[in-house]
Amino acid sequence: MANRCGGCAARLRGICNELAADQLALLSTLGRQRCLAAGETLIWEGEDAAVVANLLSGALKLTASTASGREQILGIAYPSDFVGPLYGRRSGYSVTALSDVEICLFTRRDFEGFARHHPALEHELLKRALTDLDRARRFMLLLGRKSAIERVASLILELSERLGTGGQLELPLGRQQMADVLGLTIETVSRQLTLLKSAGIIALPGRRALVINGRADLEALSEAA
Amino acid sequence: MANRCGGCAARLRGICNELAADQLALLSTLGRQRCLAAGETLIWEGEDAAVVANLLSGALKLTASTASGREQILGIAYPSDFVGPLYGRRSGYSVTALSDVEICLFTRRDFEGFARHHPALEHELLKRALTDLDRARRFMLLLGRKSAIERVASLILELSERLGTGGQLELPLGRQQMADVLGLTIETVSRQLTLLKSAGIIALPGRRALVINGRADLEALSEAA
DNA sequence: CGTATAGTTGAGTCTAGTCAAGGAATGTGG
DNA sequence: CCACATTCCTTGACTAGACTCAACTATACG
Repeated sequence: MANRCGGCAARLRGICNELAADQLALLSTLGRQRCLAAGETLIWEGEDAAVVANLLSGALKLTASTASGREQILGIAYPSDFVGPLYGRRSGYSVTALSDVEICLFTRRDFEGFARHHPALEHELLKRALTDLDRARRFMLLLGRKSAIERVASLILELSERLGTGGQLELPLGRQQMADVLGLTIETVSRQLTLLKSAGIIALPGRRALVINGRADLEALSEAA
Repeated sequence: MANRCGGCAARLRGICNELAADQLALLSTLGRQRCLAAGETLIWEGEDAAVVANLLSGALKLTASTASGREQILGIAYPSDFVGPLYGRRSGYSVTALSDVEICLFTRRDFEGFARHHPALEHELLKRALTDLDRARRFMLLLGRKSAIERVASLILELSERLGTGGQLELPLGRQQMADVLGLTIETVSRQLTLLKSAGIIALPGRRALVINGRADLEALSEAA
């Protein structure tokens, strides 16, 4: 079991990266790999979640809803990201698979016990929490103060950055999910994309494909008045 | 210098709570107390901040602005809260005093060096980062999906909770700042407060005073998920 | 090829923003 | 203590941007 993590896709970028071989072997006895189908929910909003996980492949969404059913996507997890409510807090959001995903699953109890005695791991978790917090706060500016066109332009740029595939994007989100990220409706997202396409700033060669032609224009739009 | 933190207002609730006496003595040689006048800015958005701080008294706001000058308050720091960009990140937001404040100031370099070798401190920082992240994400639901009246009702309830003074609130925020927290305009905030007052749900005995008469109504209006 | 799902477009409405004016509270100097 | 200025807050009239409802089109899939 010692080298069960050897071939793990997230090994080098994930939280386990900082662990020494013997510590990693111990952690690997606590976790187990699992798959989720697209749409399956791992953790429910408001529930006392018993598990945490490391994402190996695919993408997860973190969502919260109002009583009247309006949904807001609070964040998207990509491979090597860690999800789940550590240290005794109930989850304020649901975690749901956007695509088919593989995860490395731990019980919250086991993982917390392990982390508590491995400072290198907690240090890594802290860095990640701070990064996530930064990202969440930047998004608050978007949700509180940006217009529809600014939001859509910002999202395209952020996706481009996080997917790391340059100007050719394979969108991990459908239109409704883009709307749920941006705090807009599906119709508004569609209209703004059409505007950007008409202006020649982007191309939409397929339902889930997007090409950036005018990055400078997008950057200007993402911050304009 | 060993007991310089002995009389510190934030000692028991702050990050230093978990430190043993000798470690605390060491940390105290790195930090120094300072005061800020209301309106003074400690850290600027986009700047490579060299300092981090622990808030001892008063309140700080974390803000970001769009290119066109619209401001969004990303969070409010209360006594014993920790602020500042740890681990090599530029600050994505400004930190400004809402009232006169006292802080315990560290250079980022000193503090990071110390924390790196004191797991108990990093553990505490991690717990705080996770709490802040939760709060930021809950706020994203408000900013993305709630109506003006829902936002104002939610804010009143949250202030009531965090100030811990029951139904009698001494508001730490002016109307413009409430608007900047909620992603609204000052006029809209004023109108919603007037509506709540007319409905008898709240009273506004003074500019900075607010009394909750119908908490259940507020909760219904805030549509807590 | 037909159906189901996802996305686009259009018309009309409504909420919150904008612009403008007027009041109420706070502070200052005479 | 009062006139005055300043700042903060409220209210009103109008506008604009995003939402709603509805129809239509494109794409994926058996």
